[in-house]
Amino acid sequence: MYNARLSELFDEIADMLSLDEKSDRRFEVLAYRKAAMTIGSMQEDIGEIYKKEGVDGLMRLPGIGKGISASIREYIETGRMRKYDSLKEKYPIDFNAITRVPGIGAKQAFKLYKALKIRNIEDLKKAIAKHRISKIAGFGEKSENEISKGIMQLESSKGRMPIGTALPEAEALVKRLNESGLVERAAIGGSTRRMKETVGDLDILVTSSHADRVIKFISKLDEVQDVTLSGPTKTTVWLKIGISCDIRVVKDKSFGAALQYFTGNKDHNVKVRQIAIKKGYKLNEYGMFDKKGRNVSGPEEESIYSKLGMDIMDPEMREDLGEVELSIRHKLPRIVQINDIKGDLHVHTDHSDGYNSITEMAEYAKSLGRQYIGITDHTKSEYVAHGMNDAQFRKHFDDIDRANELVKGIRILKSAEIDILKDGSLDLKDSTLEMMDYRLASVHTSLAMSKVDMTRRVITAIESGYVDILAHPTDRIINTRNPIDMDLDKVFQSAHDNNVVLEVDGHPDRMDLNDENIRKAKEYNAKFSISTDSHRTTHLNMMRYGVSTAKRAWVTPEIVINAMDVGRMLKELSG
DNA sequence: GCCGTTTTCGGCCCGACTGTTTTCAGTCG
Repeated sequence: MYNARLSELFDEIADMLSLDEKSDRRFEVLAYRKAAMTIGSMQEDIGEIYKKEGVDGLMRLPGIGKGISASIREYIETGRMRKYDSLKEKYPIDFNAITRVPGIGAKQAFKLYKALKIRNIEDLKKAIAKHRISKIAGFGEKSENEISKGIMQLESSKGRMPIGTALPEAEALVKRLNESGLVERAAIGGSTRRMKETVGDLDILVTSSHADRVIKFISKLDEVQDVTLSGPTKTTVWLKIGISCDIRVVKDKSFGAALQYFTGNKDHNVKVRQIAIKKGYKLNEYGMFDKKGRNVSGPEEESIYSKLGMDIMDPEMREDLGEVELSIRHKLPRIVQINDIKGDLHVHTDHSDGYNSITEMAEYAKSLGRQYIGITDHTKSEYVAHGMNDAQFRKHFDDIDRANELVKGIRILKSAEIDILKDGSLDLKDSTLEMMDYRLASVHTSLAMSKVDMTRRVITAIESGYVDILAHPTDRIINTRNPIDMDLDKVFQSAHDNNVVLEVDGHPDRMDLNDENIRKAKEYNAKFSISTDSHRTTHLNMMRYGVSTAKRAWVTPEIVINAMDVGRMLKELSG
């Protein structure tokens, strides 16, 4: 896997080029930054792309042209990159680590090196201990303190936070702001609003005519551990849960422009702003202004897009993956919405490792407007999860029959989360499998198999004729466990050939398939089941994470089986 | 260095905040 390393190399090249005093190379710097971003955020291995499609394949990636693709090729072929090596001779600094400290960029890092030979975080810490930073020209007492604090925060944070933790925290902050009586509107922006599976920080937008009081109010919130910076319209705070939060205050008439500005990723925003320029406008977070400086946008986000002749798209789509162009041509797809979801096909109960009973899960699902749920308790190989054997499942199905009698207005379906064993066989007898309305299967054990073996294992299960849904196909746990090594192209092809649906497990620890893999599966005409993998009633609310993940991959409702009525859904599964 | 409804040269988004300046560069998103 070359992505992480190459992304770091290009970021460092950008850092080092920005130090060139003889010529202005800021656009070159920008180009390397963009390439680093592209490669760093890809999940597909760039080495594989090069192996399959050569330099042409590399040049199809956004921000990668002739020069950078040649450097990638050189690095993959030889393990070295001359451009990087020669720059590094001049600047022997660990820019990647040092510039991660808030307030230190390439230039400050170079100053630290020139003055005190600081090359890495360890050197920096030693210099702070001896109070030597504040003596350097361009630094002072305050910056030394800030750097010291920044290093501590860096070391205590666990990197990007899963959306399942970040979103509820952001929602709680918005609620507090709304209850403060100081704001007109408060909204979540940034990657949290785009529902990225992990977020680096929180962005919150507030409209108020008392910005100063809002900023002060925020600094005193229980959730806030420390104020990083604070100006008249913007503040950054470090939250106790271990993530930074930017809060921006604008006037209410700027709400739409500001929300638009703080939602799209960088590339999306740059493109929209370029369109504005072409049409003779200037777009910023305060509004869209014509040549005479008049604000031509309304108070809502939609007015920005409509004024530019574009259709507004859901936040999940605003990542410059073609949505801008389609929006101009009024050809945006109608992607799946939470209200399209009619059932949940991955639900555990206290019959295996869940917390609530069948009827409790059904009642709760009904209260959320679901028309059906599938009970998918574990099978016997999952003994830590109290998996059931064939005899126990037969009794379990009687219990489901009784629950269907008890709870009216929702259909409870018989299923199981069947273990795919090491050889690809399933963990229950065929006769038991035939008693189910549908069958969900997944890999839980022996995760360290070779790619060839794992691919064969999963495909064997898919071809058994007894699998309807492949649950959390890659088996990864965010920030904890890597995806299993498996040839996804082959698995997706086999799933399509055998009418097996792929799950989008919306549990925020899993998000599996993720957005990028869903996009890939769509190329194989996959169908999807968006589910919660619930283990207690309240987990059934996590459907929004799965739906947003599907939205990020532009999934339309026609290919989501649980957006169908129960009859049509079951028919679809039986092929 | 990249890119193209401004197509192979000439642009490349835009603004806030901070610290140490002595009028603004550096950093960040």
